[in-house]
Amino acid sequence: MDLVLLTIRQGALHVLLIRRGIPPFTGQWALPGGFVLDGEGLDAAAARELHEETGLLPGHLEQLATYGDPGRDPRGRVFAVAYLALLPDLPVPVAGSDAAAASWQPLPIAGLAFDHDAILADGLERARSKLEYSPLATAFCPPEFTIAELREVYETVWRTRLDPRNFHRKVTGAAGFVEPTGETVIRDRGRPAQLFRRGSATLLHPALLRPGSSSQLTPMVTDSEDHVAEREVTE
Amino acid sequence: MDLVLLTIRQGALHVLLIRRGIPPFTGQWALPGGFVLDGEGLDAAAARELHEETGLLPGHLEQLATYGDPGRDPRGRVFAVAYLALLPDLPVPVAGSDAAAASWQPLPIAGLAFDHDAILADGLERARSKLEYSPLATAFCPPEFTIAELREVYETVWRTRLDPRNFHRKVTGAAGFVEPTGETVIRDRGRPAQLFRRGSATLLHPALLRPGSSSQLTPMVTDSEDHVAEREVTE
DNA sequence: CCAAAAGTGTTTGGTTTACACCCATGA
DNA sequence: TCATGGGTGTAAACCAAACACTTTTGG
Repeated sequence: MDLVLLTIRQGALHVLLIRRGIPPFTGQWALPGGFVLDGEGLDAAAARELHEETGLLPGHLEQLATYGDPGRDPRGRVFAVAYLALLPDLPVPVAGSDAAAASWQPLPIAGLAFDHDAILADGLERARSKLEYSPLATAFCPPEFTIAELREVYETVWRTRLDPRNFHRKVTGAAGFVEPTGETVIRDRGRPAQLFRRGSATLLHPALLRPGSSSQLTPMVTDSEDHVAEREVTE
Repeated sequence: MDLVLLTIRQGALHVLLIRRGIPPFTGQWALPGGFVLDGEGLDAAAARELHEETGLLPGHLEQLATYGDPGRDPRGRVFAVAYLALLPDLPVPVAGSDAAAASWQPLPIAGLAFDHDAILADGLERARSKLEYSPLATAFCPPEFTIAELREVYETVWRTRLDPRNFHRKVTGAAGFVEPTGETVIRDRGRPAQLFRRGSATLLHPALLRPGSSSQLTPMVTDSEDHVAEREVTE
């Protein structure tokens, strides 16, 4: 059982890694993991491991895939069921119980033990694509958040820039994605932002698609900000 | 290792099942499966099992999920990695090597051994959703096929009726989905249809979405065929 | 000629993008 | 007041559903 635990800290995607204290791959970074106990289901085992490593209850936890190629573990044939979890930023990195050290590492990262580079890559791609058609991005956020904070999640995970104005409309327009709390906050300078919490939807409609996945014609103007009046709006 | 092998026969979706010859669940239907051999990867084991059961090479084969809830096997804790394959209609159902009997069963079906009802349901849902954004429907077709035959695949898997005219345009308009062979055939009565083969795309763009997933307003007219002139086209 | 299936064209309406523009606050 | 971020309005382009209509065969 291996866990891909992702969070966003300081505007960058991080993954929880442990430094191995025993062979093989002693001293190398690896995904946290453990074993399934007697009488425990796979999902339950993943949730327990997650709690042991981070002290958190799973906001979102899903099975990723199972890895069992010969040679992935030098000790012999070992199968690993990988799980993916998306977590809000944590107060403390918390060290695992049995690991030499545990810490959040910014992505991209490579050189992990076993086939964990590949597992991490699969987890990342799964997270990226799930943001498109599920309201999962809220799992990275605290219980109450602003639209700009939610947009930062998308921009960080997709490594893209999104138009704040269109993003706002799409998110608030997708039924059940977010619900306003009625309160506002000032995060930085500027006009106060409304606070939202997760809605009840499990699927987004319409979906938010990653830019670049569509076949676009070249736009006439390539600037990224309003700067010149292109046209007078007569109203 | 369990296999969800789907095909379309006589306009209905079928799954390959074996009748168990040994306990537990003797005499009940179950998904075909087997064990991973030494030095064999998971994907390779699934491909080998598929070949043993059907004599076919995998057109499309992908890992579905891993099942390991306690109690799924009365003999004790057993983990099963499930694979999903979509196959063209086969000449012979072919009996498995070690199974008492193997045969294609039309869906829906229930009462399978172990947790195979749930595995089959997961496989079906995966197949349904993959038809939306991948050109996988062609895996159900022979090497050359007509657009109407491809549409039948979608209609069968989605249990929906699709507009033949819009479907034709969407399929031939999605880059790399299908390529015309240049030949035509007459399948039934009516105008001859062009033959196509799979294209090189791995992702559909734009995607074909299942009807009903979107939030639709009530249409003004509920008839299914052209029958009355609604409006004169002045041109 | 008629029925039936294949395939094209058109209209309508929703979605996306690219912006202009207004709003509310701290400095 | 100005800079800054929050949020709404709008037009062009694109996409999808509904359906009229043409083409090409068999009976």
